[in-house]
Amino acid sequence: MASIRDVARLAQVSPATVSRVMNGTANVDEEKKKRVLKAIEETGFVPNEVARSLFKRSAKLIGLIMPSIENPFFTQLAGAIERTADKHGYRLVLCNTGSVIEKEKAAIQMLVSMNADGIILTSSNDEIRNYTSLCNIPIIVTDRSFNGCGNLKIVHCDHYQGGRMAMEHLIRCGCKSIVCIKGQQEISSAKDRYDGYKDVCQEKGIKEQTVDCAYDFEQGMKVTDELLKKYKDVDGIIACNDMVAVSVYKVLHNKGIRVPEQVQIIGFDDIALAKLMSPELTTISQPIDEIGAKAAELIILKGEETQQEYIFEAKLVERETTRHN
Amino acid sequence: MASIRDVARLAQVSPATVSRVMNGTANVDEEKKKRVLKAIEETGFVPNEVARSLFKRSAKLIGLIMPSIENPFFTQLAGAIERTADKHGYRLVLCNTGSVIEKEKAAIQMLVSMNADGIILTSSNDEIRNYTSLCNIPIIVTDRSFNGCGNLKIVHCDHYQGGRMAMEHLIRCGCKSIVCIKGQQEISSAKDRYDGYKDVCQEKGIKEQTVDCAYDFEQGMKVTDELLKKYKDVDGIIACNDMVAVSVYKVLHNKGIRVPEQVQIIGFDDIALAKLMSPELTTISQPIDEIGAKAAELIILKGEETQQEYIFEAKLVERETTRHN
DNA sequence: TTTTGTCTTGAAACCCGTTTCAAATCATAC
DNA sequence: GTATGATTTGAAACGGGTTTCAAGACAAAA
Repeated sequence: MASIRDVARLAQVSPATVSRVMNGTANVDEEKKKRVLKAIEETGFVPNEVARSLFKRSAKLIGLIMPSIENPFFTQLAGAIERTADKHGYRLVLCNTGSVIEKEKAAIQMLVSMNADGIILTSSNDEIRNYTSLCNIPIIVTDRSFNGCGNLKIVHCDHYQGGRMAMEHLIRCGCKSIVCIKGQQEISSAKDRYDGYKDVCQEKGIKEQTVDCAYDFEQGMKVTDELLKKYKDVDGIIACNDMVAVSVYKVLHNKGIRVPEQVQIIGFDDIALAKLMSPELTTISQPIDEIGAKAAELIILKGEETQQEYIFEAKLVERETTRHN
Repeated sequence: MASIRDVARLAQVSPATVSRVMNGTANVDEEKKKRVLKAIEETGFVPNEVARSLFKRSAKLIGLIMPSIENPFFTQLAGAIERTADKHGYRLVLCNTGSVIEKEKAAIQMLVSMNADGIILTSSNDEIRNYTSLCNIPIIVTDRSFNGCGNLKIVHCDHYQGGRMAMEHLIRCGCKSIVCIKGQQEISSAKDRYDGYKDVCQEKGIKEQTVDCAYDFEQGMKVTDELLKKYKDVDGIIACNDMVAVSVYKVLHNKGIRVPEQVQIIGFDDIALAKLMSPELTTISQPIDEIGAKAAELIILKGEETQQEYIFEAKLVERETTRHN
């Protein structure tokens, strides 16, 4: 690997001049510039990013901390972030934590020590606020609501409104007995969605019918079984997210219950899977691309944006698991 | 951010001694050790990985270059790699290329300049061999077969055998008119799978029935439409991968063709989606976790393993889109 | 011709953890 | 008490790109 000093020697200039040619940080005599360019060409010199990063205190790196990359929602979010990052010459460092708090903390420290320029994190961990003091780089929390503070900022979608929309849609579609599968209430998005559902119930004088569930496929199947026993006349199901909605469909399908004729289903998130399955899933869509892009931009653009919270609108996407009217 | 020199000053020792205490690279007087530990505690010192990496010429980083993280197969592969990497204290740097060769090359250069310890890449690009000379770190190619050479190694599964198994299974399940949806033949896995199918046809004196398709959902739907027109008596479909199998199912489902009663389907890969959909997809499973783990280990363990190619076995997973006998 | 100003350039310091090397310390052996 | 060996320790160099600072070069103004 050729170093800048090798190039300098070959071009008969100083390393400083080579640096200036590469970065265009100062005027360099045309003649010397040519020599440097030629020397770079000949040696195949590629500047060492580590050395650069050590001095600049920026590695052009964004840390991505999430429970698991294999959760389709996070995958899509990661994809959106990657596209935005790449556009600006930034790279992503992946850290899966399985929601283990210690791993989260360790990941943050590691990323700071790598001179990462910022961290995007999805966590339900209330301790997050303390992380802010732990480091001097921006931390963006996505998909969870919090009160922003310091260099901790929040980007997410309006889950409460989404919860209302889901409920209102099923009512519009003629459901008489709607059951809401609540997600874990420690996760703010799950809580907000449920709150939306609940408020619509109150406003319309509908009795709440709920069952608890994790954001997870296996759980979803088990809970659907229980749900069917508990609410025998159910004709509409609000799943806490698309993954659970898919498992709800599977159970209904296995039992020969027709969707949407006998039971209608609505999910949350609009992950790619929602369009893939047959029937296609009606769902409340989160603008995942916009959320990811905004989160990345908050780090990359380093603007003095004082706004601490960015909320995007949820959107109803009607497909085949609810009845058109 | 406290530096090692701050700690040294506070503990009244030299930076070298602090380094030795941290890394256990040499004996240090107990008394001084205590002082150092105390100073680290007090300052909240975390060693700067960038400086360490600059000297060590290793950043404990694995570069992951793939067309898109959003392709479920790659997502799962990335997950498997991440788990193995994390176990050994390595991080993953994500580079999506959209299969653009220039981006691939740029990503490799970037990763080398970041002092990455190795690169795992999924590419159909025949030029790869030249990359070997481009850098002195191991490059592991997964899911594509090649002839390994130098520090370029190959980890993949036996797609040819998988292709045979798919065909043989549909025959066993009683299909009389089997159509193979061929993937792009420039991609070695697609070619190998097709070759397996083809050879079984020849051995059994069956006439080949094929149609061409990319590894992609949209294409899959279009191609299935054509397939149904071209082969009106089709009763078994081998899809080039699970994603295409899902789209095949969707088209059949929309047309009211029952699966597996009228047409049986078999896919490839056994991505998570295969178990999620209803009916569950029969498929040829790749041991994604093992492939990912092996690829990561080849980089992390730095063994002088001379083996250039690692081939894993494919496995038939019978589910609901083929008929049990 | 001298002065003032502008531009180009390279030496050296910088970022910070690691390692080498030689000096210093201590203990054991003669 | 001196010689020999073993151990601990810190100063300094190292990795490699960037930036500062002051010197040198050159042009324009006086």
